[in-house]
Amino acid sequence: MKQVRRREVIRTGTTVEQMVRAIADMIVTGALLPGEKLDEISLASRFEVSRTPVREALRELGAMGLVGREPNRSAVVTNVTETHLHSMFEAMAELEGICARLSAERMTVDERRALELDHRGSMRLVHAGAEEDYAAHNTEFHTRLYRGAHNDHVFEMVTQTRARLAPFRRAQFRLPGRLAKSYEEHDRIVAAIMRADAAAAGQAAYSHVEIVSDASAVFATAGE
Amino acid sequence: MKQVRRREVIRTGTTVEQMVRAIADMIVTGALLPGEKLDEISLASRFEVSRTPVREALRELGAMGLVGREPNRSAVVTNVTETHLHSMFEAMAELEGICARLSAERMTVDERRALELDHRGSMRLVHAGAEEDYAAHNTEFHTRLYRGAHNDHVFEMVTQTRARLAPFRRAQFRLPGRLAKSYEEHDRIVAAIMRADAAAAGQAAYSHVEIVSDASAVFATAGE
DNA sequence: GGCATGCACATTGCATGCACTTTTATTGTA
DNA sequence: TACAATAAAAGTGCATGCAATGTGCATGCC
Repeated sequence: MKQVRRREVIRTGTTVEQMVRAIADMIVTGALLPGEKLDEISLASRFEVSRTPVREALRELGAMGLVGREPNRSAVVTNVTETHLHSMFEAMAELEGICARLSAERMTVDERRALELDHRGSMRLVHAGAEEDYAAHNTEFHTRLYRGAHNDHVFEMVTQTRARLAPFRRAQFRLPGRLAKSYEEHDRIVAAIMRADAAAAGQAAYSHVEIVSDASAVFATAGE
Repeated sequence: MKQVRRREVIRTGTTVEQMVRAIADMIVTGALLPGEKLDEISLASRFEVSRTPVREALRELGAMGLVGREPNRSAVVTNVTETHLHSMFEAMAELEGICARLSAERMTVDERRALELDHRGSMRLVHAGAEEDYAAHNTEFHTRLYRGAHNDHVFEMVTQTRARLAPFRRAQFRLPGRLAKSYEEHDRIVAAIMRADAAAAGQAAYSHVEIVSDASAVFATAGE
């Protein structure tokens, strides 16, 4: 096959970029589980490309921390130790705290309004017990905080950390009562941001993540 | 040439790992300047390998943020905008603050002792005006703080951020009086850590970086 | 039966080659 | 001379192939 196929249904960017997105997505959504082996040949045939772009994608995923690589062995979906997992949650709490604190100081009027509106709208989902929808709202909510900090590098770090944690916090909203609790916590964060109380916002965001961390820990170890 | 050479004087790891280290080092030490183009062919012949490992190395450096890449163009040593540079310094200050705060809480007795000893030893370098040696000590000092936090993920983030900032803070200790000021600031951090005053340690470390940031900004823009 | 040894197979690491894209040099035209 | 069109050169993107490293199973020895 001498390079016939070329650009099928696929969307945008080079082959490698597409693969990085696709594989990262599979890891983050749980289609690929921590510990799973990713051999180049299977991936190559699965995506209908040669091993070269696969290798580059895996290298990038390795740098992102989503897969582990060592010489002459297959890449493996990262399976962090419990202490490392804890360190990531702790770091996440710190980062969220920073974002909330900076958001309280720096968000534009529009950003504040959008945050509050979106937050209020989510109450409906809590009452309906719409776990899926609330999870989507939750992602959006936090992304607003990250952007609101108006710091590109912090945004990068927090986004990457979130991606790496995603596989371990999937079932988070299935815990009974978690939805309502999450809403309350969001509420404290939003209130603090609206009154530009940086310290309170940071504190509220920090403990929000701490709590999520506890809830997820159950699943992390149970999943083994 | 059918794969004859193989493993010369070079040290350890796969070809790609060696190249990543080598190129990262050149960027961080300033042998390669921000904005400089890195074409695969030149690098390949320079390191006496084929383009394949070069490409993988560049991809990894791209993920680390040390080089920029876009499809069908050469990799470029990252040249951050002034606002992005500012965001990195700000993030660095936050991270250093976190590390110092956690260090104050978590450092072992040995770590505290080593930190203080090393710090006191550096006074000699200040008096001698030994910029090079003080710079080395400074790196060591900060690394101790990062480790002392006992959080792997924070360590990763702060290490990576420092690497990305390195090209822009090179000449930092050449500014008159900077050595003595740096020592004073370190002193405040160490003192707070020794008395386990987390808040003070965090605060001291935060403003230490802030100040370094101002000093470097001059060079960042002057280098254009 | 348990354990070391060796061989076939699976899989990664890197080199090479061709297609495609971007950049630079060149030529023709107003 | 200025500028557009176009050809040549340079460089990236990916496929393919071979060497080298690892892995699992069979075989033989204790």
